[in-house]
Amino acid sequence: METTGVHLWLVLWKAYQALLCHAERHIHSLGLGFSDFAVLEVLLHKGPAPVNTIGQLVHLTSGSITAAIDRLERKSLVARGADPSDRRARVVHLTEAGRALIECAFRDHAAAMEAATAGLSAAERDAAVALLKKLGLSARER
Amino acid sequence: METTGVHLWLVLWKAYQALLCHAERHIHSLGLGFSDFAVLEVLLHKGPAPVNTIGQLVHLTSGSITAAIDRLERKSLVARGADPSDRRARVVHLTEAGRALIECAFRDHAAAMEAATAGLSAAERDAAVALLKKLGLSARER
DNA sequence: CGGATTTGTCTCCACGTCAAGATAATTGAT
DNA sequence: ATCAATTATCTTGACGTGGAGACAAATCCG
Repeated sequence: METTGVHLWLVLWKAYQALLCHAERHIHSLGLGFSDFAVLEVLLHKGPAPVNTIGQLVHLTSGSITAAIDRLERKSLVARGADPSDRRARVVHLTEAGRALIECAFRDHAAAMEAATAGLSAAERDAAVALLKKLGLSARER
Repeated sequence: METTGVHLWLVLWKAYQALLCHAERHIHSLGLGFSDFAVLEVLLHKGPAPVNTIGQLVHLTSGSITAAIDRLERKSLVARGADPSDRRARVVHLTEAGRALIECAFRDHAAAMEAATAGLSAAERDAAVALLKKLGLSARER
């Protein structure tokens, strides 16, 4: 079954789109964009962090991450604070409302992803994860 | 190895990003956007088609596909013609320049994707394709 | 110490995208 | 035959994103 690189790429792209569609639909129903959700998720699991650190984690440029934090701050889901050790830096942290929202949203999100990936057995998932990790890492190296 | 749905989703996302990065870098070096490349690729492999048919194939809404065709037409890579059987429809076809560009670009693109996926053996690719197809299809069904 | 470089953030602008609505042509139903 | 619904495309307005550049603070080095 001569699988070409493009073919693999195409299939990967389609699978990604299919799952993304699930994720986005769910996230949109909360009045959030995909990036904003990712930012909140980072803050939930890694704790408060300076603006650009978050930007790197969720793959946003400085301009984009500023806009994202602005949106979230306008909705009172996060707040910017001063960094005692670096007066340039602005440390972003979740507000009470933000924490409540993302905790709930992440639980739902996990459930949605569970359902979306239910087409694969446990063993198949493990195999897929192993292959995708290998593929992702090797691609990133070049 | 209890692989959760979110975990699989995350790994898939990263692998996708890694390959996308390769693809985009290459495509950008031709002065094209990702969508524009996809449009040209469809025209090359499926032949002339009406605007919205192309839009569906590359997952663009009517507004986006119009803008994409406008861009490509401005660069004289495609041209809009009349559909003899339906006066509403505008049939898009490649120009000589467009055909030359996409034929060359697609060859390069295939090579780039080949290199990007070289981390996996032939057998691993086959396995990955099978799993991703299954995952993509089952996710799409829900 | 003092000047050059780096780092962190923000502003401004251009671009691609989408959703909703407008227009025109086609198809379907009575 | 005619009116309604559908189809194909385009337009408009809003939004998210990236890139370039501005500015201040921190760091490095002679």
